[in-house]
Amino acid sequence: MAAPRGDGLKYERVLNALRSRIADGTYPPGMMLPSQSQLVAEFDVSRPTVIEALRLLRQEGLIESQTGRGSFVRGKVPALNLERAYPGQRLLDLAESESSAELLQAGIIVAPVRVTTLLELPAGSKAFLRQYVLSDEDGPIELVSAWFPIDLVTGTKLTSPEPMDEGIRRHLYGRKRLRLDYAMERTLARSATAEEAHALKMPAGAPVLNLVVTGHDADGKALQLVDAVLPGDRHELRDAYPLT
Amino acid sequence: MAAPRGDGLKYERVLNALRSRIADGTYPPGMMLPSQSQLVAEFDVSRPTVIEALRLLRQEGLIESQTGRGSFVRGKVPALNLERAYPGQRLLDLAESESSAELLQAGIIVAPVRVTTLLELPAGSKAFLRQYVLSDEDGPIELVSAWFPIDLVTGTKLTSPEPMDEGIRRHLYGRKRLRLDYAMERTLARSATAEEAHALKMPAGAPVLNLVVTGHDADGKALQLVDAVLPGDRHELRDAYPLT
DNA sequence: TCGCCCAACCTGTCATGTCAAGTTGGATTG
DNA sequence: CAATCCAACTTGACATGACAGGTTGGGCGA
Repeated sequence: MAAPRGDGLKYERVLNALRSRIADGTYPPGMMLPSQSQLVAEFDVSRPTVIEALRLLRQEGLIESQTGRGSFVRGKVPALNLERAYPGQRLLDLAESESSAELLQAGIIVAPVRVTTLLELPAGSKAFLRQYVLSDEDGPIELVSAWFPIDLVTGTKLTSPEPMDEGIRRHLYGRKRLRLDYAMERTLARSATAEEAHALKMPAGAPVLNLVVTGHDADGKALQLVDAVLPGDRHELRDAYPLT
Repeated sequence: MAAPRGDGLKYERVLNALRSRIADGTYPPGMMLPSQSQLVAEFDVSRPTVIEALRLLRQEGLIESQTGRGSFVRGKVPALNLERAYPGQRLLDLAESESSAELLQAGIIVAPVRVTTLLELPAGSKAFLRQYVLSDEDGPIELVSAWFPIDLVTGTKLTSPEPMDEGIRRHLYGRKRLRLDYAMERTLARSATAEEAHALKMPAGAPVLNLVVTGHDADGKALQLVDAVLPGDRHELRDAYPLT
């Protein structure tokens, strides 16, 4: 069921109302929430609907519940601005036509050792490369190389020199019923190669962030590799998480 | 309702059976689970009971479900290669005496702009710095600078030139009842400064990964900043996560 | 005044049933 | 061969109802 955002679903309406009351101090820490029966009456919904809203509040750490006793607001409200970063997923999902991508090349060439290793291809073998530059108003900001085993791209639009109008991941699913399950990222700092420096209009040897991401299916097989080169002076990766 | 352990509740019986089948390979990664209707028939329970068991499997990351499509076993879970990285937490928790740390300096000095900005101190003000180098058998691998507002370290062992025998976070809680709630990380690539190059025994200007981490309390206040400089040719940050 | 009992409340679990919306694959048509 | 349609499947959401077990506080008796 495709739900509208926010309050589309009844349990979300209850959830958001309770969240707001906790956040604004209407329900201060330690206070018992209205009982499930009271919430049923107040929101004119069924008890399982209220139970689902309360379960999500517990999951968010905002309240705690105890059979026979009630639900209570917890002492500390987690910082709402915590957001983990998924730069690899962003690369795997990039839709070229929705970005500033300028395609540099698309074709089958002998892949570097790192690519064949990570894609579990024989050393020295060829792979399919789709390479482009992303830019902003100040110039090139990212050089992206997407690598695939050759058999994976036959019958897809990836072989075309036209910009992709949808994300690669979505395209691979639509044409080949291939599903990526997880991503593995590797981040390192090194000097730009001459070719990279040229493509990114930066001094040769300048430091770059290099993100190498592999997209894997549920069996662990690497289906796709994306290599992003980011000028060091124009990029900073951000991440945030609760401490345990 | 106080439930017996394990299989006392009906949804737990379903949950544990499905967990076992996933763990022993009966349901390998990528395989679609029996539908909810099929599980209802197999376990002779109601559909909401099956739904609860599946919800818990999703919460554990073992399966993924999609309306209209089915529930599927996820790739290699739990696996070491599917583990999110917390390099900032590692830095905030570093116990010097349990690592290869060689303390370079500990004292109050005028802090760089970036430090005062992130610690919300007046520009040009002093802060407490504790700086050391980590090494392996091949030489220095990491230069770590831990910065604190001065009032935060008074009355702690941080002011001592002796190695800390416990993590800084634990120490701050023990002495000052200060609790770090979350971390924010910033990762960038740049060239090593002359000082850093010297401390890390690397060529001046060589590329480095620079991790800047702030530890915040529950109110969002930055209590501590750790700046780690990692030679680019000796470090690669790893991360992995399910794709959504 | 204290201890016990019990009613009244609470949350958790489970069932049956219905409706909504998404996905898939086969059939059909152009 | 590609596009469209639709039946049959799937999961998600919501309702009503019932029962189990925990907690609490008031009333009563010793």
